[in-house]
Amino acid sequence: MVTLAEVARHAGVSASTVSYVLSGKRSISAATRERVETSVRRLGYHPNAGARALASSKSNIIALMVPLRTDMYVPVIMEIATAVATAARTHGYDILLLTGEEGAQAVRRIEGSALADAVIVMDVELDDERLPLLRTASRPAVLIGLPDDTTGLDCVDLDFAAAGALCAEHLAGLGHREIAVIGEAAAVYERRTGFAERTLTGLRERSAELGLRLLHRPCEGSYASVSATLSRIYDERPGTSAFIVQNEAATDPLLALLRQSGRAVPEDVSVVAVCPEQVARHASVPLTSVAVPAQEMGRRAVEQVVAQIEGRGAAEEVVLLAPELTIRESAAQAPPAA
Amino acid sequence: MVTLAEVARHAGVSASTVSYVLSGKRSISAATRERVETSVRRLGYHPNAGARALASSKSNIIALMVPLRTDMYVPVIMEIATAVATAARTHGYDILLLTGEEGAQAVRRIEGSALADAVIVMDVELDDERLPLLRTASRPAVLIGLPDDTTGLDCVDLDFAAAGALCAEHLAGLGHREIAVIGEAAAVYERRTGFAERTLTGLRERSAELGLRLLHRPCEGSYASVSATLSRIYDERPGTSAFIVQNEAATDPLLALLRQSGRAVPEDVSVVAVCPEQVARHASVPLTSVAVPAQEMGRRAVEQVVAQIEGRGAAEEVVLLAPELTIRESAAQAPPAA
DNA sequence: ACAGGGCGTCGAAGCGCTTCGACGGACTTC
DNA sequence: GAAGTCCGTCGAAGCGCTTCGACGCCCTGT
Repeated sequence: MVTLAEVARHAGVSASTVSYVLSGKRSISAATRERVETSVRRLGYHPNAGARALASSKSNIIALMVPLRTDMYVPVIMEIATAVATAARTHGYDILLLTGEEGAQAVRRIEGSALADAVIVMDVELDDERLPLLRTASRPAVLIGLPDDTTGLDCVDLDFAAAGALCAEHLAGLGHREIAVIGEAAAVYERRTGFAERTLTGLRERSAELGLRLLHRPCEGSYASVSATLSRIYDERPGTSAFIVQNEAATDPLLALLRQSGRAVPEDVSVVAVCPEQVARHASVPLTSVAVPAQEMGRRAVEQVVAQIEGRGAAEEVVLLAPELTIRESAAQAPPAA
Repeated sequence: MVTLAEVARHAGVSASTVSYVLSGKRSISAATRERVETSVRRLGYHPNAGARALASSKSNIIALMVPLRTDMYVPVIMEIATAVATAARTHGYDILLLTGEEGAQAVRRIEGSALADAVIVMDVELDDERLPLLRTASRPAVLIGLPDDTTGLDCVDLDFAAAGALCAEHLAGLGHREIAVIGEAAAVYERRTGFAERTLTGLRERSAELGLRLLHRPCEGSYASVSATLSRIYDERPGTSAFIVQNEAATDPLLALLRQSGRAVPEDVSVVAVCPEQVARHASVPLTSVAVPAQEMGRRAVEQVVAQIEGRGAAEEVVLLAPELTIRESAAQAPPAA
C-alpha cells in the first residue's frame, strides 16, 4: 500500500507538502505541484481513508438511512438512493447504507463513532423517533420528507399538499365532481408517513374550495385489494367519474380492473396519479400524473448536506419542490352526468 | 466526543486494558471487565471509526456495488441490497454503497484507500471489466452473479440454468409442447448479464431432451413491447400453449394482454415465471413460478465475505442456490391440440 | 543597501486506537 | 523454599494523515 511518505520521497519533498498539494489548503509552486502529482499518479497513491478521517475528523462519508419496509414503492426509494450516491460522489463523498431497522440506535452509532460526516434520512414519519437525536447531533442532517416539526432540521421533499391540490384542480377543470382517491396502504397512514397525509390534506382543501365530493380509501397494491376497494367505492358513490391514485403498485391493477368492468379510460372514467414518471409512462394507459421527482430529491438532499458540512448553508432550510402535472392519456372531460 | 483514554481514566485502568476488554483479544479479569463496561455505558463511548481503522487496518465496512441501470427489475436489487445491509450489521459491518457508474475505478479507490475490508459486486456481466481487478485485489470479493471464468473468485447466485430446466420440466409434465419464452430486454442479453443467458441455456437443453419446441423473444417491460412481442409469437407459433417469463416487469402486461385477447390463464394458456415471490403472489393470476431468492442471496454473500475477511472460508467458492418451483394458479394441463 | 512581507516548504505534534513486549504477582511444582 | 508458569495489566510504539508554527528565500519599496 502506497503511503503519503512514499509519495513525498519519490517526489523529493516533505510529507506535508504532498498533503498540501492534495488538499490545496496552502499555495504550492507550480513546479512542485506537478512533481507531486506525477508521483501520485505513478505510484497509484490513494490516501488512507482511516488515517485521513482520524487526522482531519472528516470521513467524507454521508450516511443514508433507507426504509426497509415493503409497503412503500421500492423503485422510488431506490431511485432516491442511487441519486444520492451519485450526487455524493461528485462532491467527493461516499454513502454509507443504513437500513431503517436500527432506527435511532444507528444515529447514535454514527454520531459516536464519527463514521459519517452527516446523515440523510428517508421515509420520515411526522413524529419520527429519530428527530430529537438529529436535532441535538453535532453532525448535519437532512431529511427527505417533512415531519410535523421542522425546527432545527433541513428538509427536502415534494410539496405533496400542492400536488394533491393540483390533481383536484385538473379534474375539476375537466368537469369532474365526484372523485375517489385510492391511497397508500392503511399501514402507511397509520405510521403517519407525512407525504400521504399531506397529499390528502392538499386534496381535501382544494376540493372543498372547488366544490368537489371526495372519497378517500387506503389500498394495498394487490389486485384483490384494488378490486375490493373499487367495489366499495362504486357502491358508496356510483357517480364517481374520476380517480386520483397515490399508490404506484395500485395503478396497473386499477387500469386493468376498470377495463374489465367495462369502463373505458379516459372516456368513461378519468385517472390521475401521483407517481414516478416511469410508472406513468409505462402504464397500459399512459397516466396523466404529478411526478415524484426522486432524482431531484436525492440530488438536492446531497447538496444541502454538503453545504452544511462545509459550513455554508443555513440550517432549518425546508425545500419543497413544486409539483408538476403532466398531461397524458388517462384523464379527459367528464362524461355528462348520468 | 468520548475517547478510549477517558473511559480508561473513568474506570481507573490503562487504555490498553479498555481496548482488550472491547476486543476480547486478551483475557481480562471479570472485575476489571465489568468496571470498564460500566464506564463505557455511562460515558456513552463509541470507538472512533477512523482511529480504529488506522490502527487495525480494518474498517469494518463492506463495499456493495449495485447497478444503476433501470432495465433490471429494481425491487430485486433493492431486496438484495437491504438483505446485505442487514446481514452485514449482524456481523458488525456497515455497507458502503457504490453505484456501478464508477465501474472498475471504484474498485481501485476502495482498494487503495482501505475504505472497505471487502467488496460485494452485483449485476456481474459474463466478462466483467472489474473481474481482473477483483482477482488481484488484496481484499476479499464476492460476486452476486456468475461470470464466465470464476477462477479466483467467490460467487453466489441462483442456479438459473436449473431454474430454466425446472420450468421446462414442469410445463412438459403438463403436456405442453410449444412454449414461448418472454425474456429480459434485449440490452440485458447484449451486455451479457449472466443470469439471463444461463436461464435460456438450461431451458434449451432440457427442452431439447424433453422434445419441446421453444421460441425465445427478448422484451421490454412496457405494455407496448409485450403486446408487440406477443403478436410476433402468435404469428410465428400459433400453437403456443405456454409462456415462460423471465422479466418481472412484463408479467402484469402479459396477463392483462392474454386476458384481453380472450385467452384464459391457465385454461387456454399456461404461464410460468422466474421472479421474486412477491411479484408471483400479487399478479392478477397468482403465478406458478421459480423464486429469485434475493434475501438469501444477499445473506449468503455477506456470510462468504465475512468468512473470508476473518480468514476462514476458502476462496473460489461458488454457491449456486437450488431453484424451487412453487405451484400457484397460472399453469395447468395443456388443452388438447387444436 | 536594507528592512519588511509574502510565498513556498519543512518538521513535528498530534488524531484515537491497537498491539507487542514486559512486568509483577499469585499459583503451581518438585 | 526456589524456580517456573500463567494470568492480568500496563507502557509505548506506531498506523498514515493533517495542520500549525517556523524558517528561508526572493522580491519590493525606499
